[in-house]
Amino acid sequence: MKTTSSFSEKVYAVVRKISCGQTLTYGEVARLAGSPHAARAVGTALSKNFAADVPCHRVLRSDGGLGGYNRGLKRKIALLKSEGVK
DNA sequence: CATTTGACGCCAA
DNA sequence: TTTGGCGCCAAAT
Repeated sequence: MKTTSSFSEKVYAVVRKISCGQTLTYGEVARLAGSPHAARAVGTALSKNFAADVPCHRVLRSDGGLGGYNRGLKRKIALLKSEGVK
């Protein structure tokens, strides 16, 4: 159990629940995290996240864009492609 | 404590 | 349909 109530921790928990090949948008993650209007905060939190436990590469933009990745966009694209997500 | 920045999202023109 | 501007939240400086 975690006693951390930080918003970023909630975001990590949600993203960690994403199944292989499953992709969510920042807005969806924000909503699941408890703040439906904090899409921006989700990106801010993930940008500081370097935990491999959090498949942040499965979080895309509502526009269908990839957004960004703290390991390099190329890495994100490769991972999504490997999981069957285009 | 106040201000700026940032992996976003939606509405208007 | 595409581009621009405004609003949202959290973390960093």
